[in-house]
Amino acid sequence: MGRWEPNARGRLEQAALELYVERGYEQTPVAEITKRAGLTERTFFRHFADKREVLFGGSGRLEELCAGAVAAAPAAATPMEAAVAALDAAAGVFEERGDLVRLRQSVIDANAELRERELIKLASLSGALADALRDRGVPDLTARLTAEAAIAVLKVAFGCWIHGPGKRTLRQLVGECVDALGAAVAGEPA
Amino acid sequence: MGRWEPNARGRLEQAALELYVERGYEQTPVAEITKRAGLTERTFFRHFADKREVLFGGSGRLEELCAGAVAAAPAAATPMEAAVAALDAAAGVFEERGDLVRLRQSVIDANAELRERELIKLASLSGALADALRDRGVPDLTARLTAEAAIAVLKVAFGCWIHGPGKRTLRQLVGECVDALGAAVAGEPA
DNA sequence: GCCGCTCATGACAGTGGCTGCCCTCGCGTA
DNA sequence: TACGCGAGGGCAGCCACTGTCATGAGCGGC
Repeated sequence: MGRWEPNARGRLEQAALELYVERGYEQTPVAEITKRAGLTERTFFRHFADKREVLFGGSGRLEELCAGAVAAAPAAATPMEAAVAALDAAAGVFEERGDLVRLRQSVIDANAELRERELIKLASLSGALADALRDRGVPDLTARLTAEAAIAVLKVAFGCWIHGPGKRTLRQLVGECVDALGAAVAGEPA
Repeated sequence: MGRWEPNARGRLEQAALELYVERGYEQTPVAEITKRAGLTERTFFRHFADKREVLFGGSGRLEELCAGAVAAAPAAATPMEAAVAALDAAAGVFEERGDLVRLRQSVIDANAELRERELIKLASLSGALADALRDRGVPDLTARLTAEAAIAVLKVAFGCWIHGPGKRTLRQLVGECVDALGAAVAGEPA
């Protein structure tokens, strides 16, 4: 037993999500979060760069997971196939924690600042994917475009998964979006 | 001659860009901008929702331009062709004001908050493109994916145009990126 | 068994982004 | 002439975030 309760960071994350759900992000001062977590405001900002970041603690691990999936794809896989392997890995993580993901997303969708933060996390993920593709010897332009296309698929598939009727799994939706993107880019008429 | 100098909004935009270039975004308090523009802080926030927004005044017009280009594309054009027409229109605007665009982009690239704001403007543009495509009768999923793909192309082509050797026009780069994206999504090996 | 180091947290003051509220005053209009 | 409108000013205040110093449990070294 230490001088303080353990897992301060985790307590802050949980208290923040709870309060953002209960009152909304904007109506929740950081002081409220730290009060619920039994800590001080100063400590919050030692663990998280800002009030938004507390919702995005897992983004680093997600990047690593996706980059690992690209690296682990068969040598014969095309760049797009390797990127889709990363999306499948990410989809698995989301589906495991479906309820938490939906709760978190409802908070993000309700606030513009949080949507901004989500977009920069996706952009960072796109960069990580592009790096991993380059490590496979994919040329720079192809790597960047493939990564951006993969993120586009993830955005759209994730949106369908969250807001749609919920009959299909996220992995299935990713597959459908990849096909639909292929058809659209190949110039199929509407 | 009114009670005040005319074009307060424009003066604020110009003063802000100048100061962001001279000292950097973070080192420029809003009070400095308003001092240079001969106004008060309160007035700044009447014209712009926040300190970032002053750099993004043109985004609304860009959306309208792109949506108009999609609407104006030939009826026989595929969704992707209509979206590329929008990118060409946008590229034309950027190329007209090349120096200003580069200056502005150097400020944005230097600051994470501004990059976030840029991303949400691009996401908003993607939404406007998707709406315009739906108005052409394009199915929802195809519209969203086509719009996201177009934004991906714009991001990559714009990056090449800004940071590259500068021999090719932005329109040429857009064309090359569209082709490269087509090849990547079609599953060409690296 | 004490010494001193580390390191997570507390305490507190300060900066600056942003807002609400009320005031000012030139202008167009009845 | 009177009146309202609208752009801007003034001011108090909230809150996100930071710099700085203090505190005190755990812990290895001796």
